[in-house]
Amino acid sequence: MYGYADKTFARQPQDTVPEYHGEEPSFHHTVDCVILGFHRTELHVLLHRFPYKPYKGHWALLGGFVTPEMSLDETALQTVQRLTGLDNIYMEQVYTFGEVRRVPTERVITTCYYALIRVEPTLEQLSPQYQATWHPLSQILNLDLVYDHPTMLRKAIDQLRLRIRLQPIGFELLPEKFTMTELRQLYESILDRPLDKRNFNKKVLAMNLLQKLEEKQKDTSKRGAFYYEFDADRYREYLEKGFLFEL
Amino acid sequence: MYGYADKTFARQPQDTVPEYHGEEPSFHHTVDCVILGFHRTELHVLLHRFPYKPYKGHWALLGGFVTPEMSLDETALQTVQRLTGLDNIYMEQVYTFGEVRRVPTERVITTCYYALIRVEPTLEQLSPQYQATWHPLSQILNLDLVYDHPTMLRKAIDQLRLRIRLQPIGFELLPEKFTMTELRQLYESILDRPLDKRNFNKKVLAMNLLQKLEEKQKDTSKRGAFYYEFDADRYREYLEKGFLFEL
DNA sequence: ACAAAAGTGTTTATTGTACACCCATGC
DNA sequence: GCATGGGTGTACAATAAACACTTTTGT
Repeated sequence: MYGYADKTFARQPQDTVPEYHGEEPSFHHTVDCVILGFHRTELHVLLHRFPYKPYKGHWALLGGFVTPEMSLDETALQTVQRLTGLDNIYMEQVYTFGEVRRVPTERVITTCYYALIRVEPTLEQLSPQYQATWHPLSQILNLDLVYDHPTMLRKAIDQLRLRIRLQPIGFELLPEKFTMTELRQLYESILDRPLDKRNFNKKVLAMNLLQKLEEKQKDTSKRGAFYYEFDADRYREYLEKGFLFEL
Repeated sequence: MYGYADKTFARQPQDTVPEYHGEEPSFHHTVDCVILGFHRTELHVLLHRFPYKPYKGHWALLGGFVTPEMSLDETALQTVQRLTGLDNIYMEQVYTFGEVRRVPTERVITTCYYALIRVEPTLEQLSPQYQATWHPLSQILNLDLVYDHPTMLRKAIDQLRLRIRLQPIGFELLPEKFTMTELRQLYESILDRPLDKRNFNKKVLAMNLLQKLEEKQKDTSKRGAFYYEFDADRYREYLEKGFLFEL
């Protein structure tokens, strides 16, 4: 029934070593990245046109093969770097997809990551060879993504939704200086529900992790809105004292 | 620097298909299982004696190789089944470990799962070939586990700690009939902090998901404690109405 | 002068937390 | 009759939620 079912590496104790697994089957392993950016009140995903039949031209997450000298994390980072040119990307592993026929043409095991990046500085610098463009999250369902990429995307967003409430990772999606309105809209977009302006500001500012700047943003209103900065050092201090970020 | 860095499957559009990845490197992939059981007020992990040098005799999580005809989930299930003889095991994927040198002797990518099982019915039935025994979670740190198994264990517990508060999975660790004291001790053990008896009962019972039975448990006290059952059907009903389990 | 977004506090409802005594029973 | 764990309610504190008007300034 299961050809290899009994070949657990724990099964038959023996003393011979190394390379004792040379006979075991092996698999192609790829990393697919849900690259997320926040643009004009909405969360966007960076997708590219899949270049291979039978899905040529369909939208897909960007991925890359794992190689012998790279870890999964490194592979993920490099995949995003190759496309965006960015260094210092915040990434997190989401899940590993290992169904036998998830890619019809062959067996591939794929680990999904999400990346949080700032859209603006990269908008014009995307490596043109990928034909990659940003898509608002709300319109992804119409796109007919490749393979199980819809499932990956869903899982990534679900995980982000949990994480963003307990860790200050939302700031990875905003420019260094941001307004309270931008921050709130970011959370509204990810949590997919409206948040009360006053309650939100109260809660965020009470954590005492934002530095209010003198400078005002004047793009979106005549009056202008104060910029704030996230104080990562202070966050680390607080962490050691047992502080818990929570929104 | 990176030998295969440019071989993203998204990189060079081309029309030839299938088997277009035949040239890519491939990897052994294993699944390691954090098998958890609740026994006498404490959470326990099922470990076995690692049979290979240079870690022969050390304690380790039980694992198994992925094979071409099995998904990751199936591999995990079967690994636990082989040891415990149990069917219908609740398992959940935790994380995939892909560091290049995490296993010194060769490159292996390993996906970690946790399994929640009921200890009692299996205590005497464990397949003897594995030399597996239960270890209280509180004493694991002294054991010098193999490879990165301590990291896996930590991640599994962390994930369980989050999940158990938002999903009714704790019941997988208890017999069908259990007392409120057992349930509370289970949560105390997993969350690693004492919980107020009255507040806990109030909150649990308010969800209206437990069926109180006539029968009493008389093992641990002279007075006896009422048994309860988790009502999975009612939980599914409530779920559809947007109900959220939370403890 | 008006349109458009920014800023600002108070009240109420909900939820969490702390806490102590009597009960039933087997020995 | 006493030791052991089971069962039960209330008061207070903390947190979350609801809610509307004034300010600034560019046009």
